Amino acid sequence: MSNGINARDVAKLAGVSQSSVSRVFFGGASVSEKTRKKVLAAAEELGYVPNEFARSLITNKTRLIGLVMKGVHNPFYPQVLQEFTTHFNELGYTILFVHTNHDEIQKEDIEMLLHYHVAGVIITDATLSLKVIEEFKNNKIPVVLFNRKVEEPNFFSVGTNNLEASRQIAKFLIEKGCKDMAYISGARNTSTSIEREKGFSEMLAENKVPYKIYHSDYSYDGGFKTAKEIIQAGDIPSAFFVANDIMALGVLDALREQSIDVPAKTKVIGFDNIEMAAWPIYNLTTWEQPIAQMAKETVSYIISEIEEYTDRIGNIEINGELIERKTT
Amino acid sequence: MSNGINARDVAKLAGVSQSSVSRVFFGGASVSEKTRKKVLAAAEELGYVPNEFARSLITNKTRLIGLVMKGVHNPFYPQVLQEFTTHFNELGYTILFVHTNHDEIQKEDIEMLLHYHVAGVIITDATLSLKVIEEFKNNKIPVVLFNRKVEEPNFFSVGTNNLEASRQIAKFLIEKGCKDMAYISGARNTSTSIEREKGFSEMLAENKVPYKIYHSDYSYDGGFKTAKEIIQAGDIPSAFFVANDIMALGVLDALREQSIDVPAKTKVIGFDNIEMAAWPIYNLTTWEQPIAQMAKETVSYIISEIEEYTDRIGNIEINGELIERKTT
DNA sequence: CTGAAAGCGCTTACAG
DNA sequence: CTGAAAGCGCTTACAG
Repeated sequence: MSNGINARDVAKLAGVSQSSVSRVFFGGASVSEKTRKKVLAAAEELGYVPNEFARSLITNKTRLIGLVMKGVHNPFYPQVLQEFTTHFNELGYTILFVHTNHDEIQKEDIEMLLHYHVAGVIITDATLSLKVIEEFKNNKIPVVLFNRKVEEPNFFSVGTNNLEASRQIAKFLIEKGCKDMAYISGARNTSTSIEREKGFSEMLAENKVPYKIYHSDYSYDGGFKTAKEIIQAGDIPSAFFVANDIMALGVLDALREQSIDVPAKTKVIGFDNIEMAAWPIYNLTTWEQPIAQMAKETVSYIISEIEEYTDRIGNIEINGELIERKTT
Repeated sequence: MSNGINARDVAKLAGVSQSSVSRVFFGGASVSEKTRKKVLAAAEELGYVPNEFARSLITNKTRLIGLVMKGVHNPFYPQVLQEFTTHFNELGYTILFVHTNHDEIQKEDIEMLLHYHVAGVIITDATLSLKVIEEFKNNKIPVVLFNRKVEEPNFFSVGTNNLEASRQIAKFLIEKGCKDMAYISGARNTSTSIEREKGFSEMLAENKVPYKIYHSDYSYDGGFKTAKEIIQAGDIPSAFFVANDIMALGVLDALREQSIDVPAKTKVIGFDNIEMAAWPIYNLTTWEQPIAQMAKETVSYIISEIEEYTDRIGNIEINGELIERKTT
């Protein structure tokens, strides 16, 4: 395949052995300049491309990275995907993409990653069943949980410092003079939402500021609906901390629909700093999540574990920062 | 690898030949029920997974599909990705994901797809250089251009019927009583924007309705800026047809900023029907692009060409429909 | 239905 | 630096 031409054909045309062709293309071996030139010329003429499968069969290594993403509605989806693809391509790796709808990845979801002997795996916005973790560990495949973590991790995760971020958000609102607040949560079983709630409510409690918790789902519709219910109940606080931006936009639209002035009557702050947050109609104050930096840490962990598998576990948290706009 | 265990190990434990193990896992061959059971039991015990690389080396086939996407800003990005991933996974194929920034895919961009002998390739929102087309054809790899087409195609493309859609949009606006109109284009070199402009302006010309063309870039900021310039020039038409939804949202926000009432003072219609178009703050009238159906056609072409390569070329266009909301 | 053997296209000791 | 040869883990005629 690939023109049907292989290293032997190139060798014949170049007048060298097949081993020499292999040495030219694999690298690391010493080949005379003369041989190299002959081989390259012959390869060019025939349109030779080394067979990656034969290669992997021998070296027992692949240059494939499994990327498992959950949920199209994650506002970072495109950016995260782009970051990983770009980084890994530069390093000579290719992305095997898997989409899942499960909160906890099941074995079936990633069976193909095992089939293809991926060199590493990144999982975004979902957790892993113990069975799957074992599977990866048995095969010495490094795994990173991206933007998610678990209580007692036996693997490596990369995220942002949600606890500290939401404490600072609370502090910022207190300093703005807000006397009572609401937290609108994301999907309840996610570590991100839980941590943001924790940091926010702790800081508020420390400062004796009353607050209420409302549960929603990280979607625009969820934010809109939750805010509307709050408004209709006549329960409008002096500030909302909404667990992510896309919900915050829903909250803003619900407030606008009811002609409640932001930031005069109530304030809104989101989390993520998605593109839309900067749109003039929204101008949302929010907390920027350092996606690029998070991706970089993820890539460097995977690469170092590919080079030498140490099964290092832990949780890296990158700090983000407050982006102040017009809703506070 | 993969536990380091291979078909020979399974054979030994099961007390059969390695060929029998292979027959059980490859399928299509006849194996006695007794042998099958012994093999399966042994495989389960050892945690055996067939090596996909050895397999591909022999069969000269892979179950890999290359998906090349351009531009994170395509509003369909997540949905398209999800559709393809889901469909192909069900069929036993895995997605090799490539991200590019080039309008015309270059050989370097897809070299890895050739390395991995992908069974098929889908390219969204970009075109192909002749050199790349040749490369795929030489290797008998079916390719689909998704949401893009070229004048004289020598390959297969799937899209929506932009010409007819934009004619109907024009007709709809004429019937609404609009006396002069504006078309705000997307990126100028894209077939989608060119076709939408063509259908729209042809229908308008046929009905002797005056119109102006403004060039933009398919982005929110582009739509916002272009609309603002039009407003400041005092050139407000009775209707805008904006080449995609994300730009149309920018146009709406620019109009809102200048307190120009939609749909009373001017009307706006987009193209795509992205999620945000339905948000209450926008309520954008638009043309729904039948993404799911387009994806289905793409998958079925690829699969049929994998089964039997015929190098069939052509352009499939799926019809969408008008979604009337509050901006017209 | 089953086993022994050839061979897919490579990499990599080994010997020179 | 270079070539001949072994072998990676499979599939697949071939013979029985």
